[in-house]
Order: sequence, then structure tokens, then C-alpha cells
Amino acid sequence: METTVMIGEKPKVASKLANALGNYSTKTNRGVKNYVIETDERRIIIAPAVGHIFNLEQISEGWDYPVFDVEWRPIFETSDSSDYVKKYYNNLRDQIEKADTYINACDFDLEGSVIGANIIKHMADPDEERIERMKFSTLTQSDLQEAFDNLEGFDKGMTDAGITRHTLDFYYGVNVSRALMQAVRENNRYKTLSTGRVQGPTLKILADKEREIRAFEPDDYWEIFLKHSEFDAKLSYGSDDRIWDEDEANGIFLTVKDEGRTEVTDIDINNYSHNPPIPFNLTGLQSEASSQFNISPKKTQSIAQTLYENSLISYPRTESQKLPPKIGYKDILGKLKSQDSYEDLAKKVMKKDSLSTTQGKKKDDAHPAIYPTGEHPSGLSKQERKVYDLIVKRFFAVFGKAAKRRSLTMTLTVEDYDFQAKSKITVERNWFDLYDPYVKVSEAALPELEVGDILDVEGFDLEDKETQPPQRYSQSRIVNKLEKENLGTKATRASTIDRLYNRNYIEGDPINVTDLGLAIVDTLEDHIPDLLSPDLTREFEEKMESIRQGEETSEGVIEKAREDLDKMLGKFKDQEKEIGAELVNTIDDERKRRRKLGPCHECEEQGREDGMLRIIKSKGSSFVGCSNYPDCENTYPLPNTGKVNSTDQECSTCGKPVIYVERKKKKSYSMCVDPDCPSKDDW
DNA sequence: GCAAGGTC
Repeated sequence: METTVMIGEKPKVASKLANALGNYSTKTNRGVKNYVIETDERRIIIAPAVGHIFNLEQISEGWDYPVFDVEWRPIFETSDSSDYVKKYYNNLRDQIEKADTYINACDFDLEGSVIGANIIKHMADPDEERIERMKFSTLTQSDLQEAFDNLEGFDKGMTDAGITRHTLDFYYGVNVSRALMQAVRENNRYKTLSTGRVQGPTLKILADKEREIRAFEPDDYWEIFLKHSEFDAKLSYGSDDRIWDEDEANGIFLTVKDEGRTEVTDIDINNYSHNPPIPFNLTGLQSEASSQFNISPKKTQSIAQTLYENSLISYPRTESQKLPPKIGYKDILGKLKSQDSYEDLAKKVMKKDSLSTTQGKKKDDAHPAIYPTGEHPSGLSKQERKVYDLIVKRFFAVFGKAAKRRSLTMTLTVEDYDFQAKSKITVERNWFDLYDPYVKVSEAALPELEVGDILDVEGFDLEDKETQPPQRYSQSRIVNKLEKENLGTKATRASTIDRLYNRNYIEGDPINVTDLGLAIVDTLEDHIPDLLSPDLTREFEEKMESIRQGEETSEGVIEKAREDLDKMLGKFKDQEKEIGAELVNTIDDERKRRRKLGPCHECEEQGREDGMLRIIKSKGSSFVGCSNYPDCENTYPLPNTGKVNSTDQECSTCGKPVIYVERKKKKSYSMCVDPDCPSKDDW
């Protein structure tokens, strides 16, 4: 009898495959569940991967560049964080030992082709005729069944394309990162630096904004307000009510300022609908969790993963903004109804005659948008509870009817000048009731007046204002921007941003680009400009498509990239020391700045000038000392665990500098540098 | 010590 091993991309999918394809028995091996389907002539073992089991690594030793010799190696061999992969790896190896033929049933995209093909190739290396590819675009029973009935041959085109993309990313990313670090090394400094196809353009987008903000010079403008006892009305002027000329503003103000009365000359009412929101995809959830709770996109992603693993929500790494009826609206609503906190809302939704949801434009072949399963949550942390509640309320809201809102613009005339007061109110709440407390709309009512009414004026204000610099990117806004630019994927965008923080290229939220971040962009602009442009991703995509179609070969594309990089990196190497010298200056300045905490109180009390507290590192430990040492011996100890960061805050109790201690596994915290500060009495 | 991509 023939034994076939079918590989699913992840455990959940392996289970769905089994359910769709027939009667199965389960067989747990090394803690991993496999599914066995037996027919008269064939035994199919469905075994799960967990995403990539193999990773590209350098074959040779050392940190020289350029490096072009790479091979696929088991992922847990080189990454501690991938320990959990080991049992899946071992299980796959055990199952594949028994196999005569193989089916790659990973997701139908380049990554899925690579994940499955690597497992088959590196664990068995059979003839290609013994490998089949199962192509499905949703995980529904009918789609899976159909895909299984129409298995195709080994998908060499997609596999080659995928492997080529990985190789190019390695070539560009690793080599240019090493070049940057080596340039700094030549100047006797050591700093982890990195860039790549996604990191580069991401940093560039942020740096452009930073430059725009730093170069920004505000313009003065004036606005004039009419003050009524219950509201303010703004002078209608030009296209946006701003007066750019001071004399003109003064002239108008003088004309109206002593008027005691005004007439209502127009009331414009506009009724409009405020549509319910669309279902969450990962980016949407990250944005909303950021604006509602100030939780970072990366944290939201990991919370969502936990909720998913606890069966509380559907698969979170989805691009989809659609919730098809197939997910079983009624069933989910029924389960939510049995949770005390959602009983009323679930009832409200279920009362509707027909259930349908709003839909966003984005789709995802493998998964619907994020929705709650209805299972009862227990033991959730505070933040997990918040994100879960947000997902549930959003699920309710997408079934809701549009809210009815009314905007009113009232025009008040004084002399020849019109002033306008605006209000917006909600007439029918509808979906607002399903999404509270997350509805963010302004509610401002005006008194009920009619055209022709004469009102008393309390006075007029002439306000001198300044134009504002462009807004910085928040973490969630940059994740959105990356999605729009097609940079990275749903699963990687948040961690790309995180990496830029870890490299000290960016800091804060909203995001500031550090001088180091700007210097990296400058350096790349001068020497490897390709790595700053989103076009590199587009070019890669086009090349992968032509490899897939057989118009170009993987070898040809890789060789070309190698030649290009050889040239660019050769030139870079010739100027290594000079390039590094500039980077080193900013690295030194940035380090000093990050270690600087604030003025030394001891020095202030003793009347010494300019004492500055800073973090001092010696022999692997660190403490806080004063720049006036040895004249000032003021020191404070620092915690042994976690990374200490300076802040620009002062302790509200004693006025000494506040530090921020960043911890990996536990919660990060802020505290006063002084261990004896009264703010710590109840610690 | 370096990428980007998948996932528990």
C-alpha cells in the first residue's frame, strides 16, 4: 500500500484538511497530532508544519562580506526562540520516513510552496514526480475537497520563485547590514546596525517625515471669534477661515469688536449617515487597539495570538476585512449571549430580521476577518481582556445599522462679516450602541434658534496662531502606511517597526527618528540607494512572477543580484573608513544623549554648576554618576535586570530624573533614580 | 552581530 505524507502549513490547517477529506484517525507523535486517512490503495498521513521549519543560513564561517553562500538549515538550530519547532520537525521527519509520495498542502502562495518543498526536499529529497501540490484558496470543506480531487504536480515555478526571494533578501539585507557595521568597526566602535528590503524603505519614510518636521518653519495666521454665552462662532474668511495678514486681521477686528448684537442669517442643516465600521483584519485591530488603549501593534499581535491559541478568536494574521456567513453568525452570537457581559448586545443583534455584516475591500485567500468564537474567556490579563472586548464589540458593530447624525451650521452676521458656529449631534445611535465605549464622535449641540433671531454678543477674540508641523507617524499609522505601500506582510510589519526601535534608529511614540536613524538613511542614500526604495520590493515581485512563469531562471536572477551587490559593496568597502567616521560621530552623540538623565541635585545644593547625572557602564554593570566626579560623588544604583533608558521627566515627588526600565518578560516601568525617594515608600 | 518570512 502506498503511503502519502500531506503537509499542512500549520496545525490548525492540518486538522481542517483531515476534516474535509474524509474519515480519519489521529495519531500523536512527539506531542504533535497527525491525521491518518486510509483507503483501499492509499494511506494518507496529514502532518503539520509550523510555518518555516528551515531558514537560510550562511555556509561559510565569519562575518566578512559579501557573503553569497547560503543553505537551508533547521530553524531551531540557530534561533532559541524557535525551540517549539523542534517537535514538529522531528514529527515531520518520522512521518516522512514512511512516505512513498508527498503532497504539499501548505497555503497556496510563494511562502507555502517554500515551506512544503523545503521539508520534502531536505528530509527526503525524492524525485519530483513523487511530489504533488494541493492548491486551495479557502479552507472550506468544498474547496479543500476540490483541491484534493485536482492535485497538481510539483510546483517548481512557485518554489523557485519563493526560494529566490528569500535568497535576494538575505543577500541584500545581511551584506549591507554587515557593511554598515564593518564601517563603524573600522573606526573602533561597535554597534549593531541593520537594514534590508523592508527596513530600509520603512526607515526612509520615517526619516523623510522627520526632516520635514525639523525643517518646518511656522507661519503666523489669525482667526477671529464671536463669543456668545453658549458657543463660539468663527469668522468665515477665505477658503479656510485663516487670515494671513496681520493688518487685515486687525482691521476686521476693529470693525466688529464693539458690536453688541448679531443676527442669525442662515441655518444649514445636514442629515447624514455614519456607517458602521468594517470587520478587523490584523492591521485594523492594531490601529484600533493603539488609539483606544495605546497598546503597541506588536503587543496587540501577540495578545491576539494568545486569544487565538485559547480558542477565543479566529486566526488573527489575516488581511481580510470580510466576514462571510459561513463562519456561522447565529452560532457565535448565541455563544456570546451566554456570556453575562455580552448578553444584551448579542440579543440586540439577534433581533434583526436578517443578519449581514459590513465588508471592507481587503480579502485574504486563507482566512476571514478576525471574529470572536464565543467561547468563554477566563484568566485573561487586563490587556488581553481589553483587546478581546474590542474584538467582540467590533463583531457586534459590523451587524449594526448606520447611525443617523445631523450637522448644523449657523451663520451669524455682524456688519458685513459672517461668523459660523457648527454642531454635530447623533439622532439615532444604532450601531453606536453596539460598539460603546469605543465610539469616538463629537457631540456638540447649539441652542435652538431661527433665522432672524437677534442675539447678544459677549465679545470678540482675535487669536494669533501658528501653522503646525506635519504630524509624526504613530506606530499604528506607520503599520498602516506599510500595508498601503505593500511593504512587509501582515505578520511582519509590527516586528519591523520594533526592530528599528531596537537599533536606536527611532524612539518614542509618536515616532521620532534619531540622528543615527537619519545618518543611516544618508549613508544608504549615498551608497546603496536601492535599499531605501519601495521599488525594490516591486522589482522583486516582478522577477518572482517571471520565474514562476518560466521566463527567467532562479539562477539567472540570483547571479544578477550577486553581480550588482558585488559592485556596490566593493565601492562601499573602498570607502569604509570614511563612511564609518560619519556614523561613529552620531553613534557617540546618541549614546551620550541616551545616557544623560538630568541635573544633579547634590551639585545644585552645594552650589556647583553644571553637574549632570548620567548612566555609567563599567565592568558589565551600570550605575548613575555625576559628570562632576570626583568633585561630586553622588551616585545611584540601577536595577540589575532590564535595560535602563533616560526620559525627559522629573520625579513629581522629589524632582530628580526619572528612568524607564525596559524588561523583556515582565512589565516595563518608570521610576525615580533615587532609591530613597519618598515616592517609593510603599514599594 | 546581520534579512524577511512563516508560526506556537
